[in-house]
Amino acid sequence: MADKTVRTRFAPSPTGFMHVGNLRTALYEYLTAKSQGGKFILRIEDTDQVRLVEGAVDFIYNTLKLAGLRHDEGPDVGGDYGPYVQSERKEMYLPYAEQLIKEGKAYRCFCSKERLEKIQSETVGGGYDRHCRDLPQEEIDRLLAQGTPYVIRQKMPVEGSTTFTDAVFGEITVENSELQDQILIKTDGYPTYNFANVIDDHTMGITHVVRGSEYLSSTPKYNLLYEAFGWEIPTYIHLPLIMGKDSDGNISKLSKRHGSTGFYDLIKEGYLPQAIINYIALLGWCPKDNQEIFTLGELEKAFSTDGISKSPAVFDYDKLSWFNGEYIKAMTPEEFTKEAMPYYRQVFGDREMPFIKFADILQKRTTRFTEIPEKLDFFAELPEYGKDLFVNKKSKTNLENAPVVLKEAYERLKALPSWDADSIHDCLINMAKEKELKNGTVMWPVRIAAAGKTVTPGGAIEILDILGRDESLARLEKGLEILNQ
RNA sequence: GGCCCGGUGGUCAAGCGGUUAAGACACCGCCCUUUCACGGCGGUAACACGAGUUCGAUUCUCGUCCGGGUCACCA
Repeated sequence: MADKTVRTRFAPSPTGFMHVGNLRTALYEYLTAKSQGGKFILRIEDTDQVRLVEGAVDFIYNTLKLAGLRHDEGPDVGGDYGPYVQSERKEMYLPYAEQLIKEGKAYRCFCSKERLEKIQSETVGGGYDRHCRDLPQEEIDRLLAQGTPYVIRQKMPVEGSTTFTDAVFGEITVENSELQDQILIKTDGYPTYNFANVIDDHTMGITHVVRGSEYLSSTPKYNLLYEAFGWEIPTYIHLPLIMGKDSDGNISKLSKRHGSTGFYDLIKEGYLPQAIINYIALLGWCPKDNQEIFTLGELEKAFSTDGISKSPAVFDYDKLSWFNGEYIKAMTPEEFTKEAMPYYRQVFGDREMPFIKFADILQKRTTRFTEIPEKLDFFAELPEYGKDLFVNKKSKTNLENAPVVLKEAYERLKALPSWDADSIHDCLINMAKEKELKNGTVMWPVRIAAAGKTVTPGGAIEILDILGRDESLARLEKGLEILNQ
């Protein structure tokens, strides 16, 4: 094949919501281009003026930026194939449609919405009856003179079939009789999605059309349009759908009832953009060597169309969480602290804490940032607790030895000249050794008194260190009090 | 319902005529250990079904079943 720059496009509608399915499509479009040294283009498809949402375009920019998918051309960055917003290209489409009318490949349809609705309700699974397909010219002129509103429809072949090859699904054939005389231009003068799509993709030099497999059965319609104009048909790469599982175990196309399915929803739930990207990259695509953790750059190198799967994939929050945990563990303490700060503020407000020390105890055990507040709450305030927490079989701690051990530990800690992790560690470990106790027998009661709960991030030493001398000793005294009740 | 596509453990998936049918997540067990984690080791678990083709089918063909998609002046 001749050397031709690969060009792909992401063409979202500005609805103010970015579904992970759309994001994955964008990712694969980006990767298809970048893996072959091509260009990734952003085009805004706003032909549906009714559903326009304010600020939705900025939302798209922000999403792509967060995801790291930098586009080479688009409304904000420009390019040689602009404009990149369909509403600004409005004037382009009608001439193409009229050209088709002249060539007898399309026609004006004056049917009212009422009539069409009537046909639809009366015929079983049928569509438009092609009523206006062969109107006499005088009739057309008369209706036009009256100013009757009309749409422009494409004449579909009545016989035969259309076949095309998809890069992942292979050869697909559809009978032409299945195809409707689709509308190209709406009454309001705007093109339909299908029409604008073809015109834009061609005039923007898109070489690879990457989209969800829900377009598989309508692709012949697109191709008939390309053929009507005599344009080269692009390479099609249809992607398997992303599915969700509901509480009853039923599987269907991923939607809001499956939980958070928007990119921003997931971020709000404490997932990192890179982790989301990494996970969805593997939802429907598999690298040759089965690598799991990928940076975007690595994906650009490893991606190839033949690794795309045909069967739908169920979105699994557990696996996403695992990826997120891996990314969290790989962060530097500084990066982690920066990312976790909003969650720290939820617990501590403006209070200053040794935040950097939290990274040490938190990174290994956090899979989502939203888990942080509940993990740290005891630092802010000692919870109410009963003496039963001091009993732990594995640590050989019980109500008899706990008060004795805690008292001894308290005295030794109180006498410590300096309060830092090493000193606390040596103090407690030495005590265990001298008293011939298991480390756990000493650590358990101390940690319980310090935290007031059985499960904590970090052990007794880290907690005492973070709490500081005064607060630590106060909590140990409180623990002795509870034990003596 | 017509048409299109799909069907390997619970989930993501490798496989592309001959394999003890990988790996990851989840789950279970053990080890490590200062609770919980992390980490290490091990385990349970799959080719939807039925016919062909073939010396030999998870792999190829057909049928059945199941699942999904699509049939708009939405994108």
